[in-house]
Amino acid sequence: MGHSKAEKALSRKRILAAAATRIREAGLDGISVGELMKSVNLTHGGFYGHFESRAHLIAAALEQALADGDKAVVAHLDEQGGATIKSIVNSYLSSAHRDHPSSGCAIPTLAGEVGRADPEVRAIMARQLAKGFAILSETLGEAGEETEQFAVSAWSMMVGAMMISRILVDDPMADRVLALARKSILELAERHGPGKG
Amino acid sequence: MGHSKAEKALSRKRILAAAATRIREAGLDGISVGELMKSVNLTHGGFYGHFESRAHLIAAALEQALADGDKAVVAHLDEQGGATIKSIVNSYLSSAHRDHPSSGCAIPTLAGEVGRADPEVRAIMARQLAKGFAILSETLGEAGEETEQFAVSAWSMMVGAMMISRILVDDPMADRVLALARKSILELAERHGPGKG
DNA sequence: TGTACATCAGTGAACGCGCGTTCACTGATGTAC
DNA sequence: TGTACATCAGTGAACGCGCGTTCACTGATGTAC
Repeated sequence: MGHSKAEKALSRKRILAAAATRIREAGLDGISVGELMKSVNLTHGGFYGHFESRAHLIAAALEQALADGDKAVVAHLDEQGGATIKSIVNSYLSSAHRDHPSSGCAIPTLAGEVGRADPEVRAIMARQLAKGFAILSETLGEAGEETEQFAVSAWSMMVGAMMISRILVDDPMADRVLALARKSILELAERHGPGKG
Repeated sequence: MGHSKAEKALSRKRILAAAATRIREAGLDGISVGELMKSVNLTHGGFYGHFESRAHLIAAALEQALADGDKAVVAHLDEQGGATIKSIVNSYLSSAHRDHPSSGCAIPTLAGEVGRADPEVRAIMARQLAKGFAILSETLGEAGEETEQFAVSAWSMMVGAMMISRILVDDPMADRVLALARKSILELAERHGPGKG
């Protein structure tokens, strides 16, 4: 057993990372303190050295999960040499993203449950939604009502299409939903893009 | 205590109706056998005279909740003398619908959890999604790829915008999300409508 | 370098609780005569 | 119409179980001398 402060901080990180993954694949209610600690090779009792309660963990894990998704998007875009609507939409509305919720965006997976959660928990996701609007707006260029409309609509369609596609998995329609939503978003981008307003 | 067959069937209906309401406001995991039975003035033991298990109830309640939403849409449209894209979108993406999930469409509320559920449960919602596509397609008129694209995109945006708006509740952005999504869907309808393909 | 002590991350038994489920029972109703 | 019996929807005590949480303890590490 290591006992330095650094090691304790590392344990906390491992617990949080596991929790962030787990809530995306099993939901906010799908995580238990015992299972979680076991998954990082610790015993349940130690949990309370790191978090005040299960509810505090959930909030922290949601924040972490959202930050993960954010980082993934930014990394992906940097890799492609800058964000375009097309690159964002293609990577978000991909079958790879659909089939791996545990490493993907937490919003389609958890928005339903978060909508019923405490205001503090809702606020965590609300911040991330605003960030999503901002990313999409900036990518389109000039600010304004047209841009806002596009950002909100595209973001809504991405979240909805991902959820729908995940339910239709096993059906050819699942891929089709993603493809058609991608197409519509690009059409909206064209319509609301610079000089189109 | 009444004991006719008809009265037993009525009890079952009352339990199911309460469950369908409850899962929409609390999620599939947010319902307990004891609470549910108490809410219809029965004791928990009687539950198993009506349902084989909690899991069977959940499936039946989901089906019921989806059917309720469906009935509400159809009734609303009949009342307005037939469905138009505008009437569908305006009633679905309304703040009234957002603020009353327990009597509204079960899809935005439950899609996340259903996406993680057993294939049989997913199939229940998958059927309803197909129905949603069909309603939107028919409303637009002629069948075809354009119409399909519109139906899928509009349905995705409605589901996503509703979920997002429910998280942003308390924020002026919540209403704005609904308004902008309504606008975008009407634009898409125009673009993909009869003679626009 | 070696010994004694303090620290504290992590352990694991124990707790109360609410859950889903079972089952022997109750008592109002419907039926037979 | 009145009595005896069968039916069966609903009751409520009891069950085993897993959960979140507590807490006295352990033992490896860091520090003091």
